[in-house]
Amino acid sequence: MTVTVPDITSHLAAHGIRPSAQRIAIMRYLMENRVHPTADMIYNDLIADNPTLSRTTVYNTLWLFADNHAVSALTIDRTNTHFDYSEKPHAHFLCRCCGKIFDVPAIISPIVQSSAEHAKLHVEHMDIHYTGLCNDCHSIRQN
Amino acid sequence: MTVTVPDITSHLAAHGIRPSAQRIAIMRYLMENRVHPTADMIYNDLIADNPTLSRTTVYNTLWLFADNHAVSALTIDRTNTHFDYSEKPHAHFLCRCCGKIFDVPAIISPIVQSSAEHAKLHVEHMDIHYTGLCNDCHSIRQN
DNA sequence: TTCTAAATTTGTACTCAATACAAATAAGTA
DNA sequence: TACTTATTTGTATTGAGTACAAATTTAGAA
Repeated sequence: MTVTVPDITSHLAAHGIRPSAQRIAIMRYLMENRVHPTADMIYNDLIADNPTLSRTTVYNTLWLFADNHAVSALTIDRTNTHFDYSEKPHAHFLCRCCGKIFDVPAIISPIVQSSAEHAKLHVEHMDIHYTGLCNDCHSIRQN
Repeated sequence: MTVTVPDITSHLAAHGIRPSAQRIAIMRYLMENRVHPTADMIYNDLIADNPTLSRTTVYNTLWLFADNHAVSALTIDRTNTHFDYSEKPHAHFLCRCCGKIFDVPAIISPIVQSSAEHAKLHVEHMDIHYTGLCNDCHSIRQN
């Protein structure tokens, strides 16, 4: 899947983020690789074509994106933050065996949200996380 | 809130965990302090009365509890794992300002779960995480 | 175009939650 | 008792993520 530079810069602009070579490269990576990568995965894949790229820039940029809601940061995995570019809201499934993260189409129930609002909590964001075994790992283990 | 030793040992036994002085102390802490503590908080509070307690024991014990579903491990906060003893399933709210975690009574919608099962994902556990501002932080910031 | 200030990136040093691991201790069993 | 297993401890280490100041790039004015 290929994304054009105008696609990227307009998405950045829509979230008030000015473009730069690094930001475009990182956002392109997120748009083209829907595998919920970590900062380190992104750094390691981009360093080949961007030899002066710094790890700090990758971290800074990802949090700039996340703070401006241009991507979302997933805390489903205890040891690494994963980043997710996606148009529609959805839930995530983490396989406890292989560690892969899968998207799950989600119809968010308003029941839970209203109970949070009832407790005077001002909800800005909601995440639904599943854990278990993906189909491949389940087949291997036969359990 | 005070919990008796038989309360603790029977809860451990119900999850196949043999009692020890350290395990009882840590489980007691979780039962009596429903503040979603981190391993470090537990260690720092228990070390006063248990001067030979080791950090490693706290980590090992908490994961022993979590692996046997005697408590649950929360990944809502990116930097620390929080632990939660609770009888009923519920969602969690993390305040992005003060960092406190609040319980939210949850009626889990079966709609989302079925979409995960449809994707042949074998769900074992589900978490609902909210982020936003708690009432106190919201009042201070007036936004 | 050139100058200047602001924004962005870079690299190094560092923090700190969490883990690995082997020695020490405690508990169960014959 | 002696022997075996389970548990705990302390030290050393890992590794994701951050702090920070220097270097570089960009934007806008003159």
